Amino acid sequence: MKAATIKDVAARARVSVASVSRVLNDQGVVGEDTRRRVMEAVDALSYVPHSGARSLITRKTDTVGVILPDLFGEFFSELIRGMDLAAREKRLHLIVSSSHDDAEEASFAIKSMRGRVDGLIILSPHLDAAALAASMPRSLPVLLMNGGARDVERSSIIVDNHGGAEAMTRHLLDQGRRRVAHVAGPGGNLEAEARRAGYLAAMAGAGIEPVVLDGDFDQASGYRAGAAIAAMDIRPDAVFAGNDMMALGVLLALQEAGLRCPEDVAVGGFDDVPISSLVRPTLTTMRIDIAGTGRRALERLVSLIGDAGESSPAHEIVRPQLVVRESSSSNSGKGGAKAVLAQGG
Amino acid sequence: MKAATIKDVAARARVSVASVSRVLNDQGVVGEDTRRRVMEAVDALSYVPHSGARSLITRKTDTVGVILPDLFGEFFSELIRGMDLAAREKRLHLIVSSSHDDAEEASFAIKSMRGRVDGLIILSPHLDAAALAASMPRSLPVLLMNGGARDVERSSIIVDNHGGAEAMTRHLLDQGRRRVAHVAGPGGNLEAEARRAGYLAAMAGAGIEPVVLDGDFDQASGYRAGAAIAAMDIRPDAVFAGNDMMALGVLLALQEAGLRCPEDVAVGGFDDVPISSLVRPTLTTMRIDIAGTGRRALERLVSLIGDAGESSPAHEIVRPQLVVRESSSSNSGKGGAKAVLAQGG
DNA sequence: CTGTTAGCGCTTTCAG
DNA sequence: CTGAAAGCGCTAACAG
Repeated sequence: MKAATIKDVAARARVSVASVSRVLNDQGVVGEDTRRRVMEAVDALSYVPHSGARSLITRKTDTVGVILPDLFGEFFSELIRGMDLAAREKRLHLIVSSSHDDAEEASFAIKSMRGRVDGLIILSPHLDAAALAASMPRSLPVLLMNGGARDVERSSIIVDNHGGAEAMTRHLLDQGRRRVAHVAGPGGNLEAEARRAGYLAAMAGAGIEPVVLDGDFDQASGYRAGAAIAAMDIRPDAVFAGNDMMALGVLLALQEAGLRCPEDVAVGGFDDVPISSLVRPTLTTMRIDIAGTGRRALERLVSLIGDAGESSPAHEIVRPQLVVRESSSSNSGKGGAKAVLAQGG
Repeated sequence: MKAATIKDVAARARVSVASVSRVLNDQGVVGEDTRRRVMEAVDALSYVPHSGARSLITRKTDTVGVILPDLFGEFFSELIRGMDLAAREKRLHLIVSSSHDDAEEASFAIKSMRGRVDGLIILSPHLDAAALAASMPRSLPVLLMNGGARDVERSSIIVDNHGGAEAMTRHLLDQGRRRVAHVAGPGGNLEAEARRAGYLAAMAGAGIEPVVLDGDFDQASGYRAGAAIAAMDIRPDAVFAGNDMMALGVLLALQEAGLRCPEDVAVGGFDDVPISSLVRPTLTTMRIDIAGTGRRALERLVSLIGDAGESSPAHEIVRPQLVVRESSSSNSGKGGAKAVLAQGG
């Protein structure tokens, strides 16, 4: 027993399918009697319109796709949450697709979205703009959140990773720290590279020799880096981790090694994921309003879909904001903790 | 300039649309020459089949929908991650829809999925089974992850919340704690209620007066409860929070109040979200393999979709497992921390 | 105000 | 081996 179609409804209501369609989308004018009969039939059959069929002719799916590199960790879930919130307000569906590390997989995913979505938000920090552009029909509205999208013929929202990293590094230096180490994100990741470059620039500006350890944005790699740092002959007195999850790992490793933070080693992260204000010491970081950025991305995509054709692509820049918490502040007393809790809780 | 259709390809290749279709799905037999011509046309036009149109006739969308109450916190993001992983392996798309607190919204969301998905995973701890059943055509495969779905005519995966809560409460009692308080989840949430009931059962079993504080599964409510507990005349010496996020809040509030955990107050949570092994003290909890459960849910849905008709609905039960960490262990020394780190990092 | 009639882009008999 | 034609369920002119 299959689901009822518009024909079944029409038959039962003894009207034409056109009338049913009209009632359901209240379009045109419909007689009082017709309308009633249709409604009766609709819920007698508990009819629900087939959105696939509808979108074939209306040429809209009321769905947007999100292509993510990964779904791990708080960053992406916050981002999706923001998008979902905005999507819900606009009565749009969200189709998510993740784990696209390489260009090949990503462009396959993009292709397979054709006919399913009205537009795409693409987040692929590993991909260069050229590879992306290749796999996308010009007709599909796309919003890029790709570190390297600055100069591409597509609208984008990009985080000022370089500037943020510089700011964090300078903050650490301003606290009187000299040997500021950096735990870098994965090679080939444009965001990671921008952050590393920002760090290097700030260190160069201060005339201090940089120290870079490898990481991959995961907590475990931060832990390893932290352990390595704790064991160094000339131990750094501050660490700027490429993101909060790694900063967390550093924090734990330091603690394990019997080092105090911030007294012995100050630590700074990047992103301001929710957990950052829930650990002790609370984590100094460069705040990105992650959910807000996700929401914004969806809203911009919607307007791209709206003016179907050609307003020239706009590139929006999100500037992360320094949030000083216990892990880097000289006077990390009770007050600091209180302030953070008020915000985190 | 619109995207190319199968007709355009056929025209350019000078064959019929039927042949194009055959080549693309390699079905039937196609002449070598035809195949080549089609392929050429396909990538000359960079043609991508319109999946919406295809699914109209094949009656499958290769997409599954996920209805969630919320997207906040680590629990749901882990769950989605697991589903996404499984979906990707099976080359399925995932369409997520959240923020369905009330039955009305949820059933609207369910309806609007018709024609978009081949099946649905529904997670709605607020909804009773009856309301759900009403809004679902029998023909749509559905997997319920709903605390109250035990007896409904649909397949389900449910967590043994009652048993888990009992186990945790008993664990706390076994540590020699007597005044074990419970921070409950939101009223009307079936999972929350089962956990509360499990707690009450265990306390009754031990012949100890229960103490229940209100919460809503958010970290902030845990914080408030923790503060309240710290201020009690006869202060509890253990707290079982209804989930990890609230347990975290309790931990922070206790710490704020100058109380030590576990020495003064032991704390236990529920879920084992990733963060639980990253806070200090590390959090004792009832572990659910969240991502694994999500994956399992998707896989079961797929098999439901597979045997289109009627294998009778199966109800799978996930039994949470006690994970003892620092927040409740009597000897919370260096060793404990190490063990946890090895696992968390 | 309502019904008839084309399709949307694709797959799939059924003939050739 | 290939093409013509009939729809999948729905909407949108266009007549009545």
